Amino acid sequence: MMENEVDGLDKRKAYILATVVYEYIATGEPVGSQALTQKYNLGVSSATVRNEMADLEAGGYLEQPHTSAGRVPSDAGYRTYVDALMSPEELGADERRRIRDEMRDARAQLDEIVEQSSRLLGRLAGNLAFVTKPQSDTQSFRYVQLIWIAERSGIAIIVTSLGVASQSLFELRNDLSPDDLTRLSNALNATFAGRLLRDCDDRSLTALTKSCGFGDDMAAAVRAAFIGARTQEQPGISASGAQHLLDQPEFRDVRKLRSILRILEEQRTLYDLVADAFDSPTASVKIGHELGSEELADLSLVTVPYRFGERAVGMLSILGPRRMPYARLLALASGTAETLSERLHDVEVK
Amino acid sequence: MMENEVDGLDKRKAYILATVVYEYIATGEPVGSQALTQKYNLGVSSATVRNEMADLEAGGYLEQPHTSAGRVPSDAGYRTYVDALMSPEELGADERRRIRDEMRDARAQLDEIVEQSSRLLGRLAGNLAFVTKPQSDTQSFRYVQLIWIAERSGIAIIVTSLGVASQSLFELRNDLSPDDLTRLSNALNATFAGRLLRDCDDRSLTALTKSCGFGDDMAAAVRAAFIGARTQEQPGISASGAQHLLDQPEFRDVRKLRSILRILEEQRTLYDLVADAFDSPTASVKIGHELGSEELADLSLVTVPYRFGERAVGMLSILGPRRMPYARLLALASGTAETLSERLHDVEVK
DNA sequence: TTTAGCACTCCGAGCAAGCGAGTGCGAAGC
DNA sequence: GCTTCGCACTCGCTTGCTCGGAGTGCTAAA
Repeated sequence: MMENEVDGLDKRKAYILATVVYEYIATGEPVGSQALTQKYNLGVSSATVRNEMADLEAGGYLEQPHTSAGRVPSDAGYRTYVDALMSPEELGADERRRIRDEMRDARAQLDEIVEQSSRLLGRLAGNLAFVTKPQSDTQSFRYVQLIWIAERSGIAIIVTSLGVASQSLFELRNDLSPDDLTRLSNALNATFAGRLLRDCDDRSLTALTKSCGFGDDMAAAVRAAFIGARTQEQPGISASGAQHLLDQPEFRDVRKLRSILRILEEQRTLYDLVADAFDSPTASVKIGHELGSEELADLSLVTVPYRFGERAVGMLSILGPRRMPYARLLALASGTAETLSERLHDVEVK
Repeated sequence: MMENEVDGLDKRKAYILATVVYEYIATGEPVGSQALTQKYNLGVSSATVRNEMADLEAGGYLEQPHTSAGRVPSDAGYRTYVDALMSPEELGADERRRIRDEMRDARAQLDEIVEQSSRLLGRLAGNLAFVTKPQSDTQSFRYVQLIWIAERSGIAIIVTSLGVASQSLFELRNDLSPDDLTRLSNALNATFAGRLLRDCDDRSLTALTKSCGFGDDMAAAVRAAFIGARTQEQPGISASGAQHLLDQPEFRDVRKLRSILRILEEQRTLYDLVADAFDSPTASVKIGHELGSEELADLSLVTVPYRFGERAVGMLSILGPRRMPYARLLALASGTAETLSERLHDVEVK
């Protein structure tokens, strides 16, 4: 848990910082030097701890709510703790099994599986959890079926690797037969099946449609269908566990709660929070002001990607008070992500 | 606003009750006899009002939080107010227009329209609003397309009148050709198109499939596809506006809030709240204990159906403190329901 | 450099007093 | 006979106060 020098802190300072953060996470009370020496065997007296704490405060790792109160970690303090001081946690075998069992309850439908994982994670983590649905443009195209409704109208149905059927109605200028549509469907399937949805670009779609002898209107309909499948520009988000936030003493203040509820409903904002974590292949933690909003300044966010095959397609996140058990939540999120990734194969259209 | 006798109350008692409820809804403070006579021109003195209030309390219409506090309406008081005393409200032309305009922002996709209407209603009503998605079994069946994937597997896609495509994968015991599937699709469409989904019963589906020369496995796949479309046994619910509840003084107490957030996440409970309103063709109001749960005892629920064609297919609801402006919220819910009903035609598969 | 001792600060719980709003009731008034 | 006035009483809420506890920082000694 400790090297000789961490982030410019000597061994003892680092240990004291770790202990303060640990204790504060556990109790939620500002931690004072005496309490610390009594509860943990630090090998030095409270006066020494006091001096060290004063240094840590000067270095920006700790803060004092007011004179004559104990110390509380600052963003930087948490950051150092998360990056260098805490001991990572692993889930036990029985916990893994429990997660797997509960995930099995969901039917093999994409939405249900995602929702189930957000519910599960929210409950296990005792915090607000949310899960982005798989990004549609990272999915691959499986089938399109153009269905004849009337001489000049039809429905296009697109099936992707995760079975998400998107549908769009279209109207044409010229009469067509059901056979025409079948022919075009087959041609599209032959050419594009297996490609990533984002690689089914407008130009190739148009070219293929025309080469089958259809006009601009049909080409536009085909493009629209693919755009509809691809352009759910920001994936849906399933959130769960907001009620747990009420248990946290930091939410006595109702205004904070309101910010959170508002954000929950604006999926846009919620999505922005995790959006940049998309680029990182591993877990990421954002602490306090790192979330980029004063409203969220005393919250932290743990984000873990889940995969479909090799590709990261979505994110599981936990939003909670800065004072959250980071190691534990990272373990829970990773465990859930893993199980979610596995279950995605149950809905895969092969 | 007033007959001579209302619910066993003489004219003056009824008027005083109405005024108390009105004032309490406006201020949230227990209302006393003096305050009432000062603010409203009752034509009698506070002492008389006091006597009347004592009677109303004895009759169960009012309650006293404690001696030396003003009166507060009881469930029965609100009930009488809603049923007989309040003057119904209508939306102004400009408000209607605003609602219509905002609903236009949503794309012509069922889910988006429903979500938009819950967002809109939540914002306008300043309370938690939720909207059930159209019950699938009241929708009519439009098209089924069985898509060939491999010799022994395929996808069945069902399109209903509101365009909700449900899809299900199937596996068969015997090889089939794409043409076989098209033939069966056409047969199913010819027979069932236009029927209510709930009238596409297992027996007729099986019979038709077999009469086309397919085996038990194919019949089972067809049944499963229709069941999947029909059996979303409890429709999804889109909720919005929880943060407004925080503005209400009655939610200072955090426990109440927790109950609500919990209920919000358990769609089951939320659905149960409006389920019996489904039978009523008009607006319904549930007050306090009428919601059937101690947790919700100081809330009220306004529910209004929306239609697709002639048929009521879903509900818009507003959940808020018992102390809610009933007439206004009923008007808002009705107005939104109307606009939602109109917009449903934009997604209709004709 | 660490520790012991000490004066000082500040928060928050607990208590008492005073205020204000409201009630109920008996007696007087229309 | 209903309505009103006057009055004593109740009760919760706010304000101000005290006091204890926890914690700090500083100084001097080990």
